[in-house]
Amino acid sequence: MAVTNADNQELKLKKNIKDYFLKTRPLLEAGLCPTANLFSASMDKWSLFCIMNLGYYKVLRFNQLKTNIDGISARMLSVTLKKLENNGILKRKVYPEVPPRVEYTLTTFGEGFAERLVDMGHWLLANSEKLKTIHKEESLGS
Amino acid sequence: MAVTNADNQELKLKKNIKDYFLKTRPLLEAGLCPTANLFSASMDKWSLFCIMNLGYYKVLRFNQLKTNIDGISARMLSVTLKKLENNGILKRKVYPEVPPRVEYTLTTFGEGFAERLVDMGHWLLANSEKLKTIHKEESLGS
DNA sequence: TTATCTGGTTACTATTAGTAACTTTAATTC
DNA sequence: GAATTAAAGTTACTAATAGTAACCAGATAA
Repeated sequence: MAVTNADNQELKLKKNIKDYFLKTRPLLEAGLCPTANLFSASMDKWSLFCIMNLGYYKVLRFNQLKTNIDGISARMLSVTLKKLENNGILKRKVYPEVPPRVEYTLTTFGEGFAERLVDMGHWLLANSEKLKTIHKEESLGS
Repeated sequence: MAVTNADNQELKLKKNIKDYFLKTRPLLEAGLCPTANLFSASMDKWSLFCIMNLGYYKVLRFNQLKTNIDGISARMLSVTLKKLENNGILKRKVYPEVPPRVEYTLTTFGEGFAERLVDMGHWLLANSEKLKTIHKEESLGS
């Protein structure tokens, strides 16, 4: 019985998932779920926009982010930035001036994370039938 | 002035993000945000567990998923599975029997997505200072 | 004296996440 | 023949979170 490419892919995925569960199990058993937390804490839409913007512009101030990210409120931006800072994705630098000046940049980890997010975004755009359907509907007009 | 590896990485990230924004802009302008939707619709903790479980076991029934995923309620499982089905990540197969039998499997897209999620999970575990700290705290006991 | 600036916070409402009890339909047990 | 069980969900509810609109601090400029 020939072993196909697809079979190998499946086995690899299975192995990777098993490894992943083995690594995270002690944390899960301790009542923590750090990866899921980091995932879901960093992949809501506001976090994505913050990370992408900082990945592109490198340094942005609070109101620049607010202007760039269409529809975000001051509160949600504030909440999101705090969360990303707590997760080690970005750094916050305060200059003791009046009016205040605060600069946000990605950490090294945040940059690596951004790279992976963008790659994933491209992959999603290229591979999701769902997104392709929306693309097609859009290009036909309404 | 020498161009370092880090510089190249940065330029690559910048270019990738720009490409990504160019690709998604028409959708965003149309009031849709499909990638962010797909991201955030598929990366909350219950979705992650569903995808990981199906990536590992290939075929699971409703109550098997419910048993495997610690703490999930019937409603949240139901809601999550519907969302993942709508996003083309999994397939639902109903057998017209009594009591009912329903089998869930990943689509081809869902499998690819699972592969990327797991890779990302491994990367997070290996690279997040935050997660490493938690690991260390855990191993020291309380 | 009043307006302006930035980077938020506060108090509120709307939406979503989560819980516990219930439903369906047929077969099986008492 | 009445009650129990089974799987895969719903339904009606409460708790938590997302999102909105108004406000604040403290120095400077008009």
